[in-house]
Amino acid sequence: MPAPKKSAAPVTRIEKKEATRQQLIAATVEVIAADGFADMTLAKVSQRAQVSRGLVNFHFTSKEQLLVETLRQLTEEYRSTWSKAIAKPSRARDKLLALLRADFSPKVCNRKKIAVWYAFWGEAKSRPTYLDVCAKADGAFADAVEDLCREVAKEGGYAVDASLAARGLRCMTDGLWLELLMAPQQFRRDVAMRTCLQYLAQLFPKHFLGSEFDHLTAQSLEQDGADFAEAAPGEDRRTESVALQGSGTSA
Amino acid sequence: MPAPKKSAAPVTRIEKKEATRQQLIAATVEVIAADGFADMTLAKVSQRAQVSRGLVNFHFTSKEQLLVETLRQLTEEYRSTWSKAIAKPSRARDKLLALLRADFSPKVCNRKKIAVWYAFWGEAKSRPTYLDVCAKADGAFADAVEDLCREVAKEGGYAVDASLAARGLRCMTDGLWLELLMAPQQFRRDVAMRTCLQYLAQLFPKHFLGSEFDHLTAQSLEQDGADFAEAAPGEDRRTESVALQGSGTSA
DNA sequence: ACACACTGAACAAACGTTCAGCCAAAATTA
DNA sequence: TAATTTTGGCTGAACGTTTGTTCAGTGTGT
Repeated sequence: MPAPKKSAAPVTRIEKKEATRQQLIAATVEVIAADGFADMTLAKVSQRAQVSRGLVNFHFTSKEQLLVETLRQLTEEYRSTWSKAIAKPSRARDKLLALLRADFSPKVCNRKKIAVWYAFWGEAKSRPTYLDVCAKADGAFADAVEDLCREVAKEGGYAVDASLAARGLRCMTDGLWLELLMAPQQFRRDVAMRTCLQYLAQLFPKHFLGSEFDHLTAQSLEQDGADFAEAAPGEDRRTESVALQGSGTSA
Repeated sequence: MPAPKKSAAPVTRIEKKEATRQQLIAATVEVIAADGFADMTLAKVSQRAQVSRGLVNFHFTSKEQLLVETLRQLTEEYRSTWSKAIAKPSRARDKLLALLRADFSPKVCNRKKIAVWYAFWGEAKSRPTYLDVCAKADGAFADAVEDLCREVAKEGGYAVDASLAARGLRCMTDGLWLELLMAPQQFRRDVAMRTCLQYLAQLFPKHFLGSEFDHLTAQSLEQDGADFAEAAPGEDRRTESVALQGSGTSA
């Protein structure tokens, strides 16, 4: 019986090369999160990736290029997460819910990755390349949210400015990310979710008010999300607060 | 006639010392906004402040200390801006409006300063000192917003979770700042204001829906805010979009 | 005459980048 | 298949530059 192709164990030379490349990008994220953008050095990256110092300039032509590729990977991961999330449900309302759930899922919304996001955003003004990379992704995301808001508004006959509503929702999630970054000990995933839901419930009461949200809107305090503030050792945590799982058919 | 004491022209040695200190902090903000956190060097700061290289280590013991003092100054400026803004009006509703107007005023909400904010936030995870400085300021601000929301809710008998509502509003403004940073050409001050107002209008309709907001809620497109996206040469722009001036007694 | 904000040359450390050499994997030949 | 050559990912020492920091000296306000 031949050994099954494990993605973790590259065989060919091209696979190995791509694996090291990814390793370097992962190490870059790690270093920026740990030491900040200013103290991120190629020495630290190569050390954390367990490769020689000169390898970074072999895979990427320069430090700047490594950073650009890291940002590109970050945006791509985010894009694929939300686009997969809204692909499953059929109703616009459920897509919006899935979008929020994805936005606060530990895979994307953990303190390590958010620190890296903010580091890049802080540098974006002085490095237009970062702006370009983000602009395209942000534009697609904004359009998706707006389309969903428009559809829900149309469905329920709400007199709501979809553009304004979508902008509000997007900004709210960005701000909640900041809260996880700056006040991790008091951040709770379900509170973040509830903050967005109360907004949606006011915009589209028929769609976002109901018994299925009782456990989010009524339930006041139940410490279960604080431990998500820090990224787990190794990789991100996959488990999620029970309050966020499923589509809400518990009651 | 003796020359009047101009704050810009220090006379005594102690005043001069404080003036150069402020000059260095201002130059630091300038450099971070222009070159980013990673490329901010003491050589650039001293050059922009038109002083010798070694002076930074004379006024501040180290580069790190200069950065901490710069962040402290930034938070203090922000704190004084919003606390002054809510001091004038008597009604909680008007305080909330003034708070928003202050939050989007060009003095505080311009791309240069916001870039610096995000640069610091991006570094906050790796430098706990930054977290401490921000935490106190953020806490006071959060309390103020929550108190105002609670008062309005009580006044109007709304069944609104003040904590949740306040958190939503704060996150929304933070997200809108990010929009100015990342998509400056399409950012408009009045749209930002309107985004928050529609949120407040849904939470507290009796307080934030009326003829006085018509020019904000109805008026669709009128390009007048895009030029605020970039900070003006010299210092910040003081002029404001007409849509944001006054308390809204136009109609 | 003293105090002290300020200068600018000098220093060691750390940075990004380069490159000649190495060796296992792939391609070629026998 | 076995032996040989070629390829290319990778190493790590070395280089020149830039960094934050120090400090003896300067000149002006007190």
